[in-house]
Amino acid sequence: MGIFAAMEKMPLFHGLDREQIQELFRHSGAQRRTYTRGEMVLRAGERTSRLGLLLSGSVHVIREDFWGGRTIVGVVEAGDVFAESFALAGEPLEVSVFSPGEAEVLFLDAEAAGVYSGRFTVNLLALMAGKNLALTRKMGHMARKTTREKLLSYLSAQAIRAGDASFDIPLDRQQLADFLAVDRSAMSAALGKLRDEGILEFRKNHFHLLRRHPEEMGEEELGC
Amino acid sequence: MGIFAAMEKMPLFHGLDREQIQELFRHSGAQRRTYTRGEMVLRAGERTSRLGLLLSGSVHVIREDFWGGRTIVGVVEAGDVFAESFALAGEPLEVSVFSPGEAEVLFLDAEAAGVYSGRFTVNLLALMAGKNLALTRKMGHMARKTTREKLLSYLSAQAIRAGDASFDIPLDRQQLADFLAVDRSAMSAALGKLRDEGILEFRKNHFHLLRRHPEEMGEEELGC
DNA sequence: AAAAATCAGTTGTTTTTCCAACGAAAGAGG
DNA sequence: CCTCTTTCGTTGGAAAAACAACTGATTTTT
Repeated sequence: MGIFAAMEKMPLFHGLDREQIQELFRHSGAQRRTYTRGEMVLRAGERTSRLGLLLSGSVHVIREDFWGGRTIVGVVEAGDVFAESFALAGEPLEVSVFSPGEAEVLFLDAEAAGVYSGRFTVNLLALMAGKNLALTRKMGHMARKTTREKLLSYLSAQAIRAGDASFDIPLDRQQLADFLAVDRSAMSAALGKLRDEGILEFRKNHFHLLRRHPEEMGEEELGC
Repeated sequence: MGIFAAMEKMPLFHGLDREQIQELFRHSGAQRRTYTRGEMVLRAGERTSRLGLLLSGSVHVIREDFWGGRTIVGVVEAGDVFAESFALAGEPLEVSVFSPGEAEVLFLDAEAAGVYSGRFTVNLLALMAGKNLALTRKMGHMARKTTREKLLSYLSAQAIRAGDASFDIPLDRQQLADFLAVDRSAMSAALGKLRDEGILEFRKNHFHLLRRHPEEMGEEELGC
């Protein structure tokens, strides 16, 4: 039973020892299942009150549109939680979860687990809060209309986070383009232009924002 | 003390009676404060372990970029909760909260409150899960590159939600354009084109998706 | 009922992005 | 040292979006 050792390190079980985790499982209808290549873990439209915890392997979260087209909206790695928002909001699943290979999933009822461990609930809250923040941040960047503005929004946020006009970013160009949902080459051009205009310096993943040009960003007036 | 009547109806306090709410406040360091026109409720960079519950009035959530430009990222109405993600994730605030008029805010420590009422925590989880879902859905639409694809993504999701190819949407054109972060007139043109191509029918806020043209959407292959 | 305001569609122009292809630079491995 | 590969910047043409301005229709106000 090596899985408990791994679990103690998962954010979801922070502060809980092996004993408490086992106790939790016993009382919260925890269920373990393995999946093989091509199996569906959860289907869109179903309702579930249990969240999924991926113990090993990886699964894909996919969304199907009105005409049957499929898109991968996320890849879940070992240790990650999935379907928790649907379970907790009590909404039917809007995505399906698909196992492209071998995978091992633990399902557990959040509410029941919470009753047995306040700590678990707090961990879950923190986890969801983190996801929420990431989504909100990304949204702030993506909501801008031009590639240039998306870049400035992203880089500005990174600078503020770093507390320094000089900072590194954890994404290469292609990943950044994907993250902002823009074309890589267009983004590259926009970066070059920003550099030419003296707003920005960069080399590889290191960026430096310059303090000039305060009139650059879209400063929406706050109607007092 | 008419505020308790209103609170009993807030999602955050569902299932709790007046007694329990008062009990909760007594033990969770609840603090009430009023703000006047122009006051800052919370400042970016601060840390807080308490979430804000707006009792009356409205406040603006604003984000400041590297150069000092400000953008309104959200308007909080009475009954809404704010700053909860930062409080629960333990991250410093990335936004400021500003009171454009009279407002009354109740601050409360989620963790402490949770200890006194498991129900409160479950409500909070449901609330955050709902926000999360809304964000994820919106992201799915905004991540598409063209206005046409954003529209199809949004409308497809609405049709699936309604369980019917015929459905109403709760937004007018300008609101929809803002929601998808596109230009209204360009969106209008895209809608017209979709209608001409027989993919879509609509009148006012009523839409009808047609089953043909399965090759329309961006069907990304799932590399099984 | 008339006037005003709001909303949605259209058009024309400018700007920006997308796409595909190319080439230079940097890195990995033999 | 050389080749193979990946990454990144650049370019040019086609497509799309942004923007501004206008019209007609509908709704609200007076």
